Amino acid sequence: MAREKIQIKKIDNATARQVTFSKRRRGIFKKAEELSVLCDADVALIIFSATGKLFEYSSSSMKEILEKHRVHSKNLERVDQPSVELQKTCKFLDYHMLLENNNYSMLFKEAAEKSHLLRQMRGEEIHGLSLEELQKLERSLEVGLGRVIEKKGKLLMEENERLRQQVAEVSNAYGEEGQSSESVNNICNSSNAPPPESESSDTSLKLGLPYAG
Amino acid sequence: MAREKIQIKKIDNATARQVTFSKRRRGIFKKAEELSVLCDADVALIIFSATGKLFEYSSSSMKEILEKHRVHSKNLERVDQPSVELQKTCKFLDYHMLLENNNYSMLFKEAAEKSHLLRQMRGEEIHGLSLEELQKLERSLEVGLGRVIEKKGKLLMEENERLRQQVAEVSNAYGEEGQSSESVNNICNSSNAPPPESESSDTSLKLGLPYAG
DNA sequence: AACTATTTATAAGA
DNA sequence: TTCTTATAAATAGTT
Repeated sequence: MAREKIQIKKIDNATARQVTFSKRRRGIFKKAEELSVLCDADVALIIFSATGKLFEYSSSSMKEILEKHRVHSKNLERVDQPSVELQKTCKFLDYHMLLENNNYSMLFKEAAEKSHLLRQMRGEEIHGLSLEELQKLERSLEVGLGRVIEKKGKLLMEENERLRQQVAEVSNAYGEEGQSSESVNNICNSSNAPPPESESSDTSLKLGLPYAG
Repeated sequence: MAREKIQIKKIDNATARQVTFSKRRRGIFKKAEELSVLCDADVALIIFSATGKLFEYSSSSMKEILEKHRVHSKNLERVDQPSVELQKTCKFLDYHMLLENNNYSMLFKEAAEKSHLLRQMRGEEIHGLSLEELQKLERSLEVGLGRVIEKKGKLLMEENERLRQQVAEVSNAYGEEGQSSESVNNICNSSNAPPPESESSDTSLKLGLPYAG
């Protein structure tokens, strides 16, 4: 918005991109602050630069805003990245927040909403959904399905590996020297188990209707 | 930034405040989008209006951005206060014990279990599952996905139908007698909307890995 | 929802 | 980086 009009697409020149990032970051932070003050709104703005650096603004407590957001949009559940234990702790803490607000009805609503979401994922309560909501649901199901299939693949691979070793052991136990144990290994290496990663990435493809967007 | 300069303080008039909120909300959303595109940044913007309504923008997955933010914040927190998390957990556990004998705990357990199931359907908590359990989950996901896709197809068909009628009406309104409305119908019947049922039954195929059973 | 007079944001250059 | 400045964009008040 200055000397020349620019196209809104990624700025090629890295230096120029960094400069623009700084300027516009300040600009949007100011806008966020103004919006919150003028209109008495609660605003949280989180920006990760291309290099992973975090910048954030919040009109009040970031933590509280994010918690409110989480409660509002149950559709977006947390991703687990850290250990299972840490995740469990966080889950507890999340519920703790709910309980600390001492609001029975909120917990009740949460449980009801979760049931509703579960039924939606089973395709059972999707009557009133918009096209966009259906798309999201579909995508979510595809992702979940892909992960499950991938996991199944890994499990089978592991099981196969165990069986192979058993076969090899049994064969060796019967004393058929070099020849038979080798053939066992050959069979394993040649006929089994395509790489699970590449396959699993194929699993979430092409599940939509042809006229879908 | 217009007819007059304004002071950045809460707008008294409720109507004016609401109007400004709408305008500036659109403005800042646009800014957020532009920043993310121009500078390859990841942006999340959460706005609660004074009336508690939620508006949000995120350049990619809101869930992922918030998770990334959580991890970032946690790292910062750790430096300052290593044992805060543990304290919170203990506090929660005490609290939970107190609640064990009333309805809260039942609701809590129900909500927690539902959350667990939801995450499983998203493929996020499937670590300890047996092959058989994974199969069940996969089947459930396929069924749900099939239903969602079928519903989407129906929705699109209906929308198509509405649009066709609109086109026909508009064409008629312009007085091009038999010919034009017929051509509209022809276009619709020939080029649109393959039967949704047959498509949807196609969708649950081909989801397994080659080595899956 | 539009319109516009102004203010603001900012792209390019220094 | 920071400042400058011409110009694009946003928007406050009006219709």
